[in-house]
Amino acid sequence: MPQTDDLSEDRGGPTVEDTVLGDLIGYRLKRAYMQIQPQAQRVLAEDDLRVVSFSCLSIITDNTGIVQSELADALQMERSNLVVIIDELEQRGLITRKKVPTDRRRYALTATLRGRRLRDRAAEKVRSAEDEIIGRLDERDRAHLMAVLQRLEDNTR
Amino acid sequence: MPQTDDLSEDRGGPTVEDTVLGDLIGYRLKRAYMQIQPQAQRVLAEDDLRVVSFSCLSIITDNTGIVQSELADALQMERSNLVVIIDELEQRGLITRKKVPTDRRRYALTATLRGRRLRDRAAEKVRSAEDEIIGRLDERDRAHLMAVLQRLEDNTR
DNA sequence: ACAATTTAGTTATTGACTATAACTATTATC
DNA sequence: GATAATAGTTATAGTCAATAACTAAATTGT
Repeated sequence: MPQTDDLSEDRGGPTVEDTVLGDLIGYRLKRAYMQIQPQAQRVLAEDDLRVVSFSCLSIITDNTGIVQSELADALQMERSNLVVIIDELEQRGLITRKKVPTDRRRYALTATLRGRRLRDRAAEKVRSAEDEIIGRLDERDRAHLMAVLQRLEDNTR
Repeated sequence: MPQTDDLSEDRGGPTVEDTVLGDLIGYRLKRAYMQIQPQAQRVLAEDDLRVVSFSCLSIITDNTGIVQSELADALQMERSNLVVIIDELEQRGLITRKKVPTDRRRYALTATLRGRRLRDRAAEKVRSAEDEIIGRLDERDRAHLMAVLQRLEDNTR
């Protein structure tokens, strides 16, 4: 009678050789991201948010009166791609958009009370979802990871 | 006379507030990845490789005779999307595709000498490109990062 | 002060990538 | 030997990021 379960294997396939990819930071980053991102996506979808709209809502909440190009800059995205997202957040009553009197090209973005509440609730859910994945990382490893990632990001600018 | 330069600011914009996003691992992973990926893309493009075709070539080089579904599995992609990539690698003479006699549904993939050489050269270039970005990370931090990312990935399976 | 340039927001479009479904040929299962 | 499952393929649809072109408004240069 064969062992009914857990004869190694079966977690991640029959171990493919890899002498190169696994040592590349880009590859490791992408793989780790691909595990986490779908979970964030899933919990945000419960509130009809995409990752990008949640990010926008979050930055707007933290920066009352920010204008679209600053927001695009902060999130490293094209301002043209921002428009529809802002449109939707506004239509859902999560943010307001009003012309800046001193520069009428610009729109000051502000999160509504509903928007702020949704942001806080959604943020909590994303954090929980992440915590489940990183469960076995202790606080030191987590902090170290975040610091190193931040430095990676900064090194290019 | 005002200081002519470097009154802080100017690196990454006028510091936008952020009480949430920056503490999320998914966000940090994505940002770090977005710094590194374009560099890899750039150096690989010099050899007419995309990141995904380089990844395929690399795994095939390390696993002579691997079949397409195993490769798709290893790279966590759909086997349908693999076809055109394999087609191109084959047409460029970087790999060969031949029916396995014992199971004629399958194709055994093998890197040619040219393919292996290109893989090695490209890998070296990607590594160098990454090294420039992570320059200021010492070896301990780098090793720690890789280990933690690996664990993140494994925690979900 | 006014012409030329730049900036903010917008619209439309494109290319790249991912996921899905449907199909054929072959193998495995009952 | 019929039925189901698997490998590879094709076609297609949805998502996303990048680009160009445009309008309105502000800034700059002379």
